[in-house]
Amino acid sequence: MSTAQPAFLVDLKRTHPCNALRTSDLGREVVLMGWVQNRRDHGGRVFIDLRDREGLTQVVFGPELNAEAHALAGDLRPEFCLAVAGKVVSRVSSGGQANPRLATGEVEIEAARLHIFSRAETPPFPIEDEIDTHEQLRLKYRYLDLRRPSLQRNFMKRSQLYRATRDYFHGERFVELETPFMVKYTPGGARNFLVPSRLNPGRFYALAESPQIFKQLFMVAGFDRYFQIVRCFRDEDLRLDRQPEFTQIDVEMSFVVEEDVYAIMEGLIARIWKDVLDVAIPGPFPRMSYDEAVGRYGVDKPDLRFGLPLTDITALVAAHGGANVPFFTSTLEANGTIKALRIPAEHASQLSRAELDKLEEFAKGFGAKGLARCKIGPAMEWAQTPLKAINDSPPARTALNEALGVAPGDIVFFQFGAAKNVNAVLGALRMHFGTRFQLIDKAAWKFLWVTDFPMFEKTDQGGWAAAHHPFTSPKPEHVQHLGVDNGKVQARAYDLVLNGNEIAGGSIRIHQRDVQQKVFEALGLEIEDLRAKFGFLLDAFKYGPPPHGGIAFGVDRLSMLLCGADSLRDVIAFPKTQKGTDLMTDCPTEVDAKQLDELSVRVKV
RNA sequence: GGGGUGGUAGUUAAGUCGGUUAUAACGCCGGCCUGUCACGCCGGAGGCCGCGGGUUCGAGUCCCGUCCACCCCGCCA
Repeated sequence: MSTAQPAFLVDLKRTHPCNALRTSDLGREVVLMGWVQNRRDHGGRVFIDLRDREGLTQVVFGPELNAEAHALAGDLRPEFCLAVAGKVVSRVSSGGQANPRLATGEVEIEAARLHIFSRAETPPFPIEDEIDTHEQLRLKYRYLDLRRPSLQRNFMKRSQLYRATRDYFHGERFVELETPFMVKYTPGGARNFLVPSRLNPGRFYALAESPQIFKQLFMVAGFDRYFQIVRCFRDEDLRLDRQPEFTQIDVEMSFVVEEDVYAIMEGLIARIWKDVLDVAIPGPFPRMSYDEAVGRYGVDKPDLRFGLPLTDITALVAAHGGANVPFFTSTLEANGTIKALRIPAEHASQLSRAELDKLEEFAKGFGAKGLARCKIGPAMEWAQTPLKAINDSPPARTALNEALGVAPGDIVFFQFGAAKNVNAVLGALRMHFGTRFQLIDKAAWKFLWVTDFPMFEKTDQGGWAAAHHPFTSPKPEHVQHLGVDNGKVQARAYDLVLNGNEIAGGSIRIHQRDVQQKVFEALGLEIEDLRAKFGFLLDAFKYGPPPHGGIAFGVDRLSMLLCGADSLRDVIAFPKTQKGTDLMTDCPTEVDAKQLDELSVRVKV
C-alpha cells in the first residue's frame, strides 16, 4: 500500500524540480515530487506527466521496472499529488521518441517507487494554460486556478519584481519603512474603508488610501530616502485594472527636485525590466506636458505606441467665423471646443457603413451626443457629412484640410462642446482605432513622463479640488494665483505612463507652512477644519521640514504589464470580484449581533 | 447610479417559429491495450436549463422581477 512508504520526505528528499533533467543526467537516480498532469495508460506501460511550478517530466511505469509501482500507477488521476523515485533514462534508447515541446522531452524517469501523498477529485476545470472557463468558477476554486502554469509564471515574475525593487532601493541608500494601515479618517478623495474601534465606541479608523502623510513625516524625521511596498485600500467602484486593495511601491526623497525623482525612477524601471524580463530600458524617458497630452491624445496618459493624433481646430474655425457650418457656429457661440481625429485612407477604407454607424454608439458611451464625420472626396471636398456647408467656404475648407493634413479617402471624426467631453470621446475613439487597425506594437515599451498638471480641478459644486492631493507643491511662479485664479495654478506633479497606462504618480510636496496654508484655503477648507484634519502635519512643518517629493507606483498594474496579463486578477493571488466579493471565502459576510454590540455598531439593513 | 454581455451535464457550448425522450465536444466511470505525450479502441453514467413569478393545453425558448459574473461610463483628491 502506498501509505506504507514513509521513507519519502524523511530519507528520500526531492532531488530536482520537474523541468531540470536532461540527457546529461542519464543514469542518475532522482526523486521528483509534484502533481499528475496527465496519465496515458497502455496497460503494460503507463506514462504520467508530473508537474510542479517549474515544468513537466514524464515518468514511465512498467511491470518489469517495478510491479508494485506499475500497479499503483493505474490508480493515478489528474492532480494526484505524489512522489516518484527512479532512474533518468533516454526516451529514444527505451524505444520511444523525444518530445520536442518539453524541456525535459528527451528523458523520462523509470519509476522504481511511487508514493501517493494525496488523491484528488476531478477538478472543475483542467489545470492548464488554455482554459475557456468562466472567471466565476476560477475564482471560486482559486487555489486550483493558481496551479495553472501561466498564473504561476505571473507570480514568480511578481516576486522577481519585488526583489529587483528592494535590491535597487537598498543600493540607492533608501530605507524601507512601514506605515500604519489603520489611520485617521479624512474625508475627500477616495472613499475609505472604515474599521470600528471597540475601545472607542462610536469612533472609526480608516484603512489607508496611501501612506502619503506618513511618508512626508518620515522626511520631516530625517530619513531622507524612504520606500515601501505597501497595501492600500480604496472603496471605489472596480474595474479590470482596479481592486479595492492594491499594492504600491511608495517612495519619498528629501532635497530633490523633479529631475532627481525622474532619474531615480528611471533607474528603478531599468532595473526591474532588466531583472524580470532581461530587457534594456534606456533613459531618460520622454516628457510631455499635461496640456499637450490632452491636446494631442485626449487623455493624460497617452499611448505612444501609435499615432492618430487629435487636432484642435477651434481657433481656425473661429478665424473663419464658423464658415456658416451649423455645428461650428453653435459650438463657437457656446464657447466650446472643436476637435477632429483623422483616419488615413488606408485604414478608413476598412470601415464599412455599418461599422461607422456603430462607432456613434461607441462614442455615446463616452458621453458624446453624436459623432459627426466626413469623408474627404477626390477634390478635397467634405462628403457624406453633416458639415457639408463647409464646401461653400473654400478658403475655410482649404485651411482646415491643411491643418488636418487630410488626403482624398481619409475620414475625419469630429466632436463639439466642452473640452472635457470632446477629449474623452476622441481619446477613446483613438484608442479604439489603434486596436481596430492593429497599429499597436505589442512588444514596445513606451514610457512617458507627463508633467505640468493643473493644481486644481473644478468640482461639480463649482468649488475647487486638488487634482493630485493637497500636499502637492504649486509651481513657485504660480503661488501668487492661489485663491485668486486657481485655474491658472500648475502643480509640481508628474505621472509615469507606460503604453497608455498610468503606472506611477507623484509630486514635489509643499514644505512651507504658509504655502500649505494657502493651498488649503484655496481649496476652501475652514481653519478649524484644517486643524482637526491636518493639524499634526502643519505642526510638524514647524520643526524644520526638508524640501521633499516622491512618487508611488501601482505594482499590480506594473505586474500586469510585465506579465502581459489581460487582467489585474491574473497578478493578484486572491482578487475580489467587481462587486468587491471574494467568491472563494464568500466574503464579506454579516456578523453576529454580539460582535456588533461590542463594537457599538448598529446595522440598518 | 447608468449602459452592455453572459448564466443549459463536471466544463465549454448548440438548442430554429413555444411542441415527442434537451444535443455535442471535452472531462468522468468501467473494460482492453508495452512507447504514449490532445494516446487509441469498446461500453456507460451524468440535467434545479441561475432563481422567483406570469402568459400558455404546453416554456430552456415569450413577459415581468431578481441574483451572480464580466466589460464600460460616472467614481478612483
